[in-house]
Amino acid sequence: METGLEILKRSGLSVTDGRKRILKLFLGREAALSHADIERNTEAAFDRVTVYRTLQTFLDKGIIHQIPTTDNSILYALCKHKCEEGKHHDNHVHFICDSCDKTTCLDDVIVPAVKLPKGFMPINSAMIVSGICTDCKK
Amino acid sequence: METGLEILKRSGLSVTDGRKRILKLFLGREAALSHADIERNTEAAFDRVTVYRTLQTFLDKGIIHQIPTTDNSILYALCKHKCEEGKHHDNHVHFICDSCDKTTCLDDVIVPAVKLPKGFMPINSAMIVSGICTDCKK
DNA sequence: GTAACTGCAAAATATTTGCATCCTT
DNA sequence: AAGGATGCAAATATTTTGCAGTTAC
Repeated sequence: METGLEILKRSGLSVTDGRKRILKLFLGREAALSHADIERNTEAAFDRVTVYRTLQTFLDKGIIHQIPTTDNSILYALCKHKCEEGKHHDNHVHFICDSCDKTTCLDDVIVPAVKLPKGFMPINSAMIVSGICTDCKK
Repeated sequence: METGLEILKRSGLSVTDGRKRILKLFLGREAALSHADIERNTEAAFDRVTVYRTLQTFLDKGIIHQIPTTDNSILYALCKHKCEEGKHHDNHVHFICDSCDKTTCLDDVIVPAVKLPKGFMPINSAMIVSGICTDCKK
């Protein structure tokens, strides 16, 4: 498994304490994180602004991707397959648990192709499934 | 085609000028609307607060549904098939045009089922396809 | 007439920007 | 040493809430 340090290096980013800590959060968790999750992280609270800027940098470098949700929030998750800058390959399904609210990247479930009406040319697809996750089903 | 008046009546809502105007916007447009689209509507600007409250009411009554997008915004679109309160049947694919930014409900394209890993129980699915729409392809 | 809806003001939240300071390389 | 990253303050933008006045039924 790639470490935070390795991710920063291969992305050509300076290795700073904050970035390492935020990556550690992502690496140590199955579920996707919200801005708030990161801001009030256990070790020491991050400055709001730093979180905004760090997430933006990670997005730009293809380290993380955004997951759209129907409620105002946006979630972030690591790109498992290396993404080029700007171009994401996060064509996997995301699962949101209605019970515990955790969002999981189902990296092995790829978004199926659909047949669109005449005239629509697809480029990217995203799929979000909600329901009950493994942990909550027990 | 159902009129705004009819929609309000069957939903048990008071028929007010603002609600009729907002419904008219939805009915007269193929694409989904953002909060901002509605706020600065052509006839006369709505009060911000009224838009928030009206959209919330429509959501509660199952008149409209939200469409998640990867950029911070949320879009709203009419539910074509009658939705019960709280329970939406908007299981169709949404299409976002990368060129003109319009979001269209592909009402006839239903979200395909996917096989999830053991333990995950799906309840709802959403799918967003981005690319080039009919209008922009010309 | 009563309950529901709206608009205004203001509070609470969230996001962005500028700049001085500190840390990486 | 130089450029990038961070923290603080403050400017913007977004969303929510309270309340008084208005409108629908």
